[in-house]
Amino acid sequence: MKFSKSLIETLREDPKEAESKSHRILLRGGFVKQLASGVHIYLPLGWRILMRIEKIIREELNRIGAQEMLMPAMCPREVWEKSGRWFEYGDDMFKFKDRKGRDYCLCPTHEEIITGIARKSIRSYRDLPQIWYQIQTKYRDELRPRFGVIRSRQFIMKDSYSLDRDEDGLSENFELHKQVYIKIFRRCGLDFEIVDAAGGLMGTGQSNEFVARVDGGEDTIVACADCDYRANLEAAQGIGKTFDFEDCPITEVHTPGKRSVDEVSDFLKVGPENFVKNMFYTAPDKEPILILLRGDYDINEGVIQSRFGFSYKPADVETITEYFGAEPGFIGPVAKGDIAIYADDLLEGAKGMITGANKNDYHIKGLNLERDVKVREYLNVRVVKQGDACPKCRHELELHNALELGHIFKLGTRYSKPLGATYLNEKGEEKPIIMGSYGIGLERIMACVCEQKGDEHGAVWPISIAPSEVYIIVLNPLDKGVAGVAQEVIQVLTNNGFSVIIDDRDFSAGIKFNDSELLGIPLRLTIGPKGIKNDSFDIYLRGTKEIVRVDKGSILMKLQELKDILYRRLNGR
RNA sequence: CGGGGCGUAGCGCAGCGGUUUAGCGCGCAUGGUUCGGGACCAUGAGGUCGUGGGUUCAAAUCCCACCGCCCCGACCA
Repeated sequence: MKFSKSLIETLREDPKEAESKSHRILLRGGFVKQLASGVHIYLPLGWRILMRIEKIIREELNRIGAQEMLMPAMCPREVWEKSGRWFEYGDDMFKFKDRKGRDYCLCPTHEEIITGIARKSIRSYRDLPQIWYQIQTKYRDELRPRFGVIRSRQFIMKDSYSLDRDEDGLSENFELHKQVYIKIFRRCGLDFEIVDAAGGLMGTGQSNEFVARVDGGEDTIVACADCDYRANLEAAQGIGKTFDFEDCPITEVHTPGKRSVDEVSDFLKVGPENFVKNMFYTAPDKEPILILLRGDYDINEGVIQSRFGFSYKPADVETITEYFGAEPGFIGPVAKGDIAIYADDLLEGAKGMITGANKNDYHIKGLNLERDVKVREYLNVRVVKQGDACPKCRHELELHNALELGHIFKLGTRYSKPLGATYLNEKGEEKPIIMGSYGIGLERIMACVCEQKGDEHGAVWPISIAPSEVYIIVLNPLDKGVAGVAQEVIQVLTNNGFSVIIDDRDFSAGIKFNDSELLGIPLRLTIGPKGIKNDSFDIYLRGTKEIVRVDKGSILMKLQELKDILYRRLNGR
């Protein structure tokens, strides 16, 4: 591939919209271009990377007998209504009408469609197990796309689905996918780890996330400083400290205009751990619930939604005022036994607490949960914070920024039951198919490599996914002698299976060297008058910045050797 | 949706207390000199100043509305 004839556009300056490292590298190297917020064009070089990632994924999945197929990106509403996700997904789903006025969506994922196929095609236990997958574009109308391709509204995902007759089969397929994912990410040259995760909208069974610790991530993971406990923030369980405040009768305190825990805590000179926060959630057609949480913690809405339902949202000001006779900031649980009250388990047995008085501009002191509040149930609804103790070993937990690369879920019967995907077992009984779903974001692999391997000069692609293996700089390409040698060497390399980018542009050397760094091709060969004269050619390794000198006759052998070494480095980790 | 920032040539930016040819650097085109880490000279092409409305003799510049993009937050398989 000749640079001079290709759609490769490197940018000399950082595009102003790019803040994160991966975004900057991908834009500057001309790998991607932004069309709209969260919508990207994959230019030839970026697309080559994605195609190579696809190939690795295919190879590994085919190896475990997964069958590739392609499902449509658009889907009628009814399919999504049966699972309840037409509403659960809400505005995150792109929805539109066809000319007849029928509702459609652009699929954010494909559990419903897969389950529909299973329903029609799987009859007997003899048809199971199955693994089906596709590599296809997904659409999600994210509230805030960011970090370039990392959180975008249209992205390419490999999604696979396992169908089994029982939990054991599911566990096997789940484990199989875990192993396959490890291989895939290793082959792509990534450093990653596996953490416990919350299923969220997908379902509530076991789920694991594959994450990479990078600054430009949108995920937070919790890791124990001492043992192997790893979880993402939504799933993490931490052990919080408990405090023993003095038990005393309830008294009112005047707290004019002080609503938030911070404000009241400042005003009364009492730490936030002495407060009980009141979070009121409502859902259409369901009873409202009041969640009590200690003042020094945040609520984990994922728990609310998975425990009580996705339709639960924080109540608005009017609703709160109506139920409590006070404005948000002053509401409290006392004498509110008619409302369903749930409390975070850190509050069990808490006394001497401060909370709202259900009277504007007043709080109460001396709240004793056991004595004063009808708590229906204590549960862990708080988000872990730095310094909480590890649930496994009690050492300190740390929070890290991370990027989610893949996610594997045990769905169980979450979709097969509502959509009626069943099979007949040996006894002729009708049973729901036990399902799993497994996703990988392709662009995220590409972006993550930039985050982890890229440097101040640009991208550093692992040889396995690089848009090309060798970058050939031809210096003084209009010189007949140079052009001749270049032609000869290129011929030899391409005949021997190398993919090369030939920088044949009639530019000064610096531009070409700098572009070669920016594009991050793992091996670089320089062909110029000097090298030809001395029969000494430079081969440069982008990753390690080593330079190897060889004579013309050894170029092919040396490059083959270096290529092997680079592949071995990738696999031998 | 809340807070902040930005929209002027392909890219990065200046001009913005009103004045008629809207600039600079890079890139692009042509010719020439160069040629192992972002060369030089000359000539040239390229602009609905985000959109709409208003104020004014006169608007990139002042006012209003809208749109788009980025960042922080809320949210997020």
